[in-house]
Amino acid sequence: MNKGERKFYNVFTELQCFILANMSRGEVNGVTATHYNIIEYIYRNDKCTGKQVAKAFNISPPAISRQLKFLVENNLIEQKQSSLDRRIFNLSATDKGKFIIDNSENFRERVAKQVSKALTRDELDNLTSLLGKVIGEIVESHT
Amino acid sequence: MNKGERKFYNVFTELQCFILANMSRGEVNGVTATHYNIIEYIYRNDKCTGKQVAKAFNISPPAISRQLKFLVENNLIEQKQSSLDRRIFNLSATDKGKFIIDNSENFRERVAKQVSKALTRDELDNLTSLLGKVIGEIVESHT
DNA sequence: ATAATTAGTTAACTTTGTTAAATATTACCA
DNA sequence: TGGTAATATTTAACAAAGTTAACTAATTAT
Repeated sequence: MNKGERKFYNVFTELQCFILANMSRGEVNGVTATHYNIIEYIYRNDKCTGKQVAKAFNISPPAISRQLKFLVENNLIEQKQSSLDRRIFNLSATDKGKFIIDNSENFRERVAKQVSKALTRDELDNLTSLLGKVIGEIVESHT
Repeated sequence: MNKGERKFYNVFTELQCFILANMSRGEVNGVTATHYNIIEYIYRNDKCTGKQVAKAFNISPPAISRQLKFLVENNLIEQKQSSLDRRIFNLSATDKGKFIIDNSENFRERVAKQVSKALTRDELDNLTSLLGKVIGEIVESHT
């Protein structure tokens, strides 16, 4: 690794640690990160099925089944059996579920705001574009 | 959020997803990410104690105790009772443990290399500096 | 010398993932 | 039309890794 790579490597490690530390097993609004992500998915994909959720999160149907059970019991999502195909249960976020998602967007928006406070507008655009290139390159080489 | 912030927000989400997806519960060299991190810590902090490891990873002593047991049984680390204070066990990485860490550095180096391939030298320095500012700002506001 | 503290372990429990098997429904075809 | 195959979901049994509470052994302090 040359000097530039080494510097990036170190910064990237910091970023990675920061992200992991802030997404670890903890809960906000009485909901874990996993719960949150499932609710968000269902919110964004109204009337989706358990199968779809399992695929989206790359976890097994039984694991999703238990999570959905929890979310229904806690009034965060609703399950409604499809009349067209009674094997299928269409999922929707409840008002309570939607509120948590909407509310939590604020955190991420705050982060974006903080970032824009730390950088000039040009720097921010620059960073976004650079990260975009980086992500494109990495994701591409991993698939 | 203004337009620049929105763009950054989206890129950051991608980055977050990428990092999480590539650090999820999987194993490399027969060792999970948690095992890996503990071995690495012990490698970098030779003769450290279980207590120190627990503190470093912010998990409870019993949890560390079980992990250390596994790592010793799999010949990845060694525990040697201190002669100065027999409550204490000094930890060291075995050759096997060290090999795994050294070897895995390669992955991160490859990522750094890929990044440097996707960007010009100037862009890379630019990105590193921008990310550094960003991380500094965020970490500061969270502590 | 005895009481308090410290490092580490054991036991019991929780969460969240897994695979295998069961259930119910739908699709296909001879 | 009826029987077989496929699909969506759930249940059951298990594993990994975290937790707290209680325990042991060693050290420190009064």
